[in-house]
Amino acid sequence: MENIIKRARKDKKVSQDELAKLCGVSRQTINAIENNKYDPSLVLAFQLAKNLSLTVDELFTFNGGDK
Amino acid sequence: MENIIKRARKDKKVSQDELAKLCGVSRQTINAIENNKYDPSLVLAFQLAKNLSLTVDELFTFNGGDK
DNA sequence: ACATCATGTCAAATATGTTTGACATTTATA
DNA sequence: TATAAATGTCAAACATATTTGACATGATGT
Repeated sequence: MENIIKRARKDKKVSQDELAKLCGVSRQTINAIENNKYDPSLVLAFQLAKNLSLTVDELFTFNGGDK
Repeated sequence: MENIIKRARKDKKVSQDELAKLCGVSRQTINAIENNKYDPSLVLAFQLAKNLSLTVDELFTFNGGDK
């Protein structure tokens, strides 16, 4: 699973901390997801998409396989 | 978080068990998600969408709030 | 009535996602 | 160069998702 959160976030000129607050999660969570430590929950994926003005399908790309 | 899995699955005429196998999860997982016991992981959401010929954004609707 | 398939549900175990607090490093900017 | 802001990372605790095995119910067809 890939995501373009870092790019979309920088386009919007918000910090990880600001995006975290907008999504109601911790800064570490945003950081971990941007650096592919793990995938967000579905709810968080929707909140990220919403706060970055994108759809979930635009923000994430699922590479058929398993990860 | 709402989903139209049950409807989309019936349109495709597949059982919970068949959909579960297509997605690589257990039948109970499909059943629980259809009945809103919990939300799927992001990966599973993408697999469900793929196997039901829909996008994640079509299959799930996020109601702003938290759930 | 019987057999079969599909669905709903439970509990316990395991896996994955998230939080908090802390500290190091890098990147700005005064 | 010094200081603050932003990012990367770790460990331990906690929350949520998923599995397995089991059993009950509902629907279908024979």
